[in-house]
Amino acid sequence: MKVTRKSDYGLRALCTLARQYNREPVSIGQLSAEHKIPEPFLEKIMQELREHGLVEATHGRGGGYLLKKRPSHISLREIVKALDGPIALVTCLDPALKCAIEADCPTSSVWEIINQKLDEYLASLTLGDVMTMQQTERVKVSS
Amino acid sequence: MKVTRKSDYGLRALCTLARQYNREPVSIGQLSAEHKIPEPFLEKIMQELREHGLVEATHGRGGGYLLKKRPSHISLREIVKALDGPIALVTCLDPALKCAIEADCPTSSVWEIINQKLDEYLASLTLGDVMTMQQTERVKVSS
DNA sequence: TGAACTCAGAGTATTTTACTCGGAGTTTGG
DNA sequence: CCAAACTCCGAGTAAAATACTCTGAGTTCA
Repeated sequence: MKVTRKSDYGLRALCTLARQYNREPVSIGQLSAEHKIPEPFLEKIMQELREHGLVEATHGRGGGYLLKKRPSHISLREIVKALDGPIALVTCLDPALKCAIEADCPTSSVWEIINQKLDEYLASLTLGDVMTMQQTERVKVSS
Repeated sequence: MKVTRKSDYGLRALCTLARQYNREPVSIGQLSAEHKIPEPFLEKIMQELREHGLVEATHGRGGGYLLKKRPSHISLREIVKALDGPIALVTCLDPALKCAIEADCPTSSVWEIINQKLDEYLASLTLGDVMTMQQTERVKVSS
């Protein structure tokens, strides 16, 4: 019942890109330094995010990554799905359709429902929301 | 973002025990046969469920497991927590308190909120609910 | 041209999950 | 009272997923 580090790291990096939205591209080096993420690992992560159309990269000197959409148009669901694959709480649900273990599986219905709830909830939260949460958190701490 | 097989298997077994509530104890052999779960593995699972007070065992010939509480008093949260440990979507949340990576972590708030939502939702569903879902599912299929 | 970037694919290390094994203790029917 | 049918407990192993690394190549720009 865990989100992988990939999603965790990925979200952190995307937060920085959200802050820099409509500004200069941000390089892997900068991102990994800011969030203390191993560089080559983050490189992979950013590549996957690009392949899924969440960010775009500019090559060469001065290059780096930029968000491809507005922060409020990028849902956590997209991010997690891009990095961890489709959300499937139980292995049985993954190739979808029918349970491979039991014909009349007593549990598939519940897992399915929970899975859907989670999916919906992740879809309802955006990078924009994450940013504002961080803001209010900061206010709370400093006050 | 997965529930382990332990929780999956465990829930299946508990369904059988719920059906047999207030009847004869059910042995590992029966349970593993019904749900096609490897016997020694299920044994471990049942032990953990017992240690967490969800089932009780009677020893010796004719022995086996019984639910310790009414099905409607056993939440999915308890079950998953017993078998997969406390629900912590992100590793950072596990030892709780502060993020080990960043002081001013931009993402901890969201994960925490999602985590809590999931936790609440699992707490709201009981073994009893699972049983009735299975019933209605069966009706749907046969009609 | 070379420094600062990303790209792509293969490879490795670590951790977690899934599962096994062996021996000991308990209960009950014959 | 003994053997069969159970659970208990602790340690151990196999397989799969995760978390990373490495290398060499292509791109852009000062």
